[in-house]
Order: sequence, then C-alpha cells, then structure tokens
Amino acid sequence: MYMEVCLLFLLGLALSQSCELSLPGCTDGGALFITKAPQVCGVRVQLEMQALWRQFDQLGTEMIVTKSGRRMFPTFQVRISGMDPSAEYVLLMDFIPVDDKRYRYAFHNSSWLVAGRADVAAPSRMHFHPDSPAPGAQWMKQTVSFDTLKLTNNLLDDNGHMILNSMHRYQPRFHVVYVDPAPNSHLNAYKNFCSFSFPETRFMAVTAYQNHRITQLKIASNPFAKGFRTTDPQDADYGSLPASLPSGDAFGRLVQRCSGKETQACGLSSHGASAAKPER
Amino acid sequence: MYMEVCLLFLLGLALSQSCELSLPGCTDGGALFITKAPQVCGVRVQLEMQALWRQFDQLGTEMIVTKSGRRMFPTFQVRISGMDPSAEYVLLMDFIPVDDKRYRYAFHNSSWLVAGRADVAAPSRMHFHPDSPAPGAQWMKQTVSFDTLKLTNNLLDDNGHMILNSMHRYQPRFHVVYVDPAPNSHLNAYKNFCSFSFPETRFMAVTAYQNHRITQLKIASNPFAKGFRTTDPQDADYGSLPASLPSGDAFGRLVQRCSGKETQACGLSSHGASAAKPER
DNA sequence: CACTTGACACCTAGGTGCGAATTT
DNA sequence: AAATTCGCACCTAGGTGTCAAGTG
Repeated sequence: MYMEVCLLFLLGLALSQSCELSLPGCTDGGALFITKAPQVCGVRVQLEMQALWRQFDQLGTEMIVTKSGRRMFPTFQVRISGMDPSAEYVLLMDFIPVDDKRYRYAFHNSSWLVAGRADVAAPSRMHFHPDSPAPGAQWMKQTVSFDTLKLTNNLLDDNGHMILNSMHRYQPRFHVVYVDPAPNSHLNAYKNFCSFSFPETRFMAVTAYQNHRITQLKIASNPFAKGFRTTDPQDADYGSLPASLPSGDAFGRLVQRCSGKETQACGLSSHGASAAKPER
Repeated sequence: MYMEVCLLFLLGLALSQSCELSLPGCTDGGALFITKAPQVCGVRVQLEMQALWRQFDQLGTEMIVTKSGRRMFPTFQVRISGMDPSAEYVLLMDFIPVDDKRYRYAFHNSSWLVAGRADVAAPSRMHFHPDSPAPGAQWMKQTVSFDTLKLTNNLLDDNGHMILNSMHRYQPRFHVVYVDPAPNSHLNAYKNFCSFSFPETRFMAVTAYQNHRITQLKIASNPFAKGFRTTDPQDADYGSLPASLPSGDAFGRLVQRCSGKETQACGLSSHGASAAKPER
C-alpha cells in the first residue's frame, strides 16, 4: 500500500461524506455542479451475487462481528467497466451507519425494534483492496472481490479490520479513486474519485444471529457452513436468478429498479442506485 | 503486474545472462566496468532458512516437478536491505541450468550419474513476486517469500509456472529491478537491476524423489508432510542453526564462507556468493 | 435478561509423499 | 528398466454456526 496515495484522497472522501449529507439526491445523468475527471466519470460498477444479496436483504441481512474479525457473507464483489485501462486506480470500501439508532431483536414477532440512539461511533476505517493500486485494465479483467475484508467489534483492533458497533445498521460503500500523477493533484482530489452504494448490501452487525431465517440462509449458501446443512445439497444455485422476487413493499421495488442493471457513476457522489440512498 | 515494466528489464536480464557466461567471476568490491544505479548498487540480500537449505544441499537437493505445478521446499525466502525506501522495485526469480547434462540416479551407491547431454531447454520464464512493484521500504519491512512459485515439467503450461526439465539440475536466481521513472530509462536498463544466486539453493528437478535421505528430510521438515513422520516431533528446529556443519569438501567450505553472512550486490552481475558460481 | 465470548465439530481449500498403474 | 502420472490418506490453515459459559 502506498501511503502517499492514501493521504491524497482522504480529503476527497471526506468531501463525499459531507456532500451526501447536504444533497438530497443524485439524478441519473442530471446536471452537475462539479465535473469529475474523465478517468472516473464513466466508471460503471455491477454488484455480483445480486440475487443472493437480495434474498438476504429481504430477511434483513445480519453480519457477525467478532473480536478477531469475521468475513462478510455474502462477499462484496463487483464487476467494473468504463475505466481508463492504462490509468492507475485505488479501490476501497468503507461502512457508514444507516441511521443514528441502536436496535434489538424481538423474537416473539421476528422483527427489529429501535432500542435507543446509536452508541458512540466506532473508529471509521477504510479497507483498501489489496491489489491497489493497479491499472484500470487489471481491475476490469475480472471480478473484484473483497473477500479478505473482516468485520470486528473490537474498538482497539490493530489488524486493520473494519470496526462496527454490534446492533447497529450499516451501508457498505465502494470507492474508485484515480491516482492522478499530476503535481498538485490534491487540488483536484474531489474530481478524482467516485463512490457506489448498493442498498441490498445493507446489514445489521451482530455478535450472534438473531433471525433464524438468516442463519438458515447462511447455512444453505455459504460453503463453509455445509456441515450444518440438513436439506438437499440441491438448492445451491445462487448468483444467477433470485429464488423469489422482491416483495411488494416500496423498498423492494426500489432495489429491483435501481440495481437490476449495472450502475453508472453520477457527478458528485455516485450511488449504485441513484435514488436508493440510505434513509438519513 | 505492469506489462510496460516487464518489457523494460527483459533486456537487462538478457544482458545479465550473457555477462555471466563471458566473465569468469565477480570479485567482492572489485573494480567495476559498469556502474550500477544508486538505487540498486547498495542492495544486500540474505537467504532465509540457510541451515535447512544447507542440510538439503549436502544430500543433493531434489525438487518435485508435476504437470499441475509443485511448490519448492524449502521455500525461497530472502531478507533485503540497502534499498532506497521510496524507490519502486520489481522482484523476480528465474532458474538457470547448472550444466548441459542430463542425470540419472544410481540407487546401488546412492549417487547421481551423468546420463548424456541436456534435453532441449524448457521455455525460460520469470516469476515476478506478486507484490511487485512496491517501494523499497515495503520490501525491506519483512521477509520476502516466493511461496506461491510452482515448478512444472509441462512444456505447454499456461498457469505461469516455472518450466523445468526433470533430471536436470538448476540454480535459482533472484533479481532486484529498480523501476526507473525517467523517460528513456530503457537506455539504462542494464544499470537498474542486480542479481543474486545462492549456491546452496541448487537442486535436481525430479518427478519422484530418488535419494531416500532427501525424502526423509522433506518429511521431517515440511509441515505438510507431517502425516508421514514416524520419529519424535522434536527435531523441527530448522532455520536457526545447522544441525551439522558442512562437511570437509571444497564445496561445503565454499558455501560456508560465501553465504554465512548477508550478501552484497557486485558491479555487473551480482551473486550471493561471488566466487561460488555454478560450474559451467 | 440481553448480549458477548470462546471452545468445538465440521467444513473448504490445498500442500504432502505413497504406491499402484501407466508410459516411454 | 526407468521415468512419469494419478488417486489417495493425511496433513496445514482457516472459515462456519453451535452451544455453554461468561458479562453487565
């Protein structure tokens, strides 16, 4: 990892956060106040394993956090197009709180209830894809996987894992940063990146699964949990088609509409689904 | 991997090979005809697990080659110092034939015999360390390991493995290449790298072990072969001190003298042990 | 009571030499 | 006969949820 590179776009991401707060939405192909650099303005990102992500999302995805760090399942993986093949990019992820609430699970009716305001925010970290930096051609060649990313609830973690508060809800974000070789490129940092959020990847951080249906879906779909399977080893075709369509609620329709195709970066702070921003 | 970088020093390495053939030796700190770039002239490389390598070398190291590719054991690992911390380097390995001979093993007296001239040379490949390119600081931070390198006897291999002829003897080489950002840096390619050979890492490529003592030492020292151990699980302290000193032959003394300490690059084509070149 | 921790059995993924079968 | 190939049992290394125990 290149330290000098990292420092370069910390500024950029900070800008991104504040812009997200101040702007209500980002219309697809709408007028732009800030022009993005050509190296990032055409970047398109497609979430892999969408069908599986949606299955989990319908039930209310939960992700285990442990002291030593736990992988995400499903793994966050994307296919990228529209990069400048010869330009250098850094790819990274972070996690932002979906709201300012703490939750608890009501077993009697299998639903999440608000249990007060959020705890003090965990130290915010970024996870750089280990292949960073690399030329666009390399990133676009095949699926980019964040399978080495781990989630922890240890506030003092020194393994570089992503620190989250259990019983809080998070939205993964994906950032594409163009490594500008120009001198004083920091002056253009805000032009040199774009960000993507896929609403169907939101999840509740937990230390133990609460919703039994989530547990069952993890066991059915994660190869490492095969030891807990009881049913046929048949139903393992995730990743192509959703086993069931999104249900009739507004959120379901939104997800279907916005992430059914690949996603284009929009001008200021790009989202996987432009109108499907986390509720704030 | 950066293709443009690769192309840059192919020339350099080619030069290296021809120089090795034409020059009888490379005296430690002697007068130099060609001045190396400051980024590489002070680079020092120390072989890890020397004691283990020497134990194998005394018996006549054998490395398995398979169609699908086999790791080396011991693994080629080095500690590096003397790099420019902020300069970019590419690290790579290749394997050169020790001689022009084909061998066979005489079981009756446990020795290798010459069995004619070498077969047609296998396609010569280079193995780039997967972290390449990276700044000197990163390479020097910890041991650099080539544990993902695999050896194959499949002339048509398309997995990027190192292709070797079975029953032929090879010398691993290690190359440090400075990535010169200057325009027309290819004109200086021969200045921008240095190479290291450790005589104790020479080996015979085989499809099945010939010397039973080699088999036993592999079983005793490779964790993955633990299933074949019969003796105490005690004698597993390789890497610190040699269990037995090199025996009384000239080669043993040579190895001891030349690779007992860390090794400095010398001017033209640097070797781990300057006078311990493979016999040609 | 709600939540967290840690030992555990059970997996995946892949690196070993063995030994029978096959090829040259 | 010599050399190679392949399935195999046996490992390492580490990712699963479970369950009992611990914490506040």
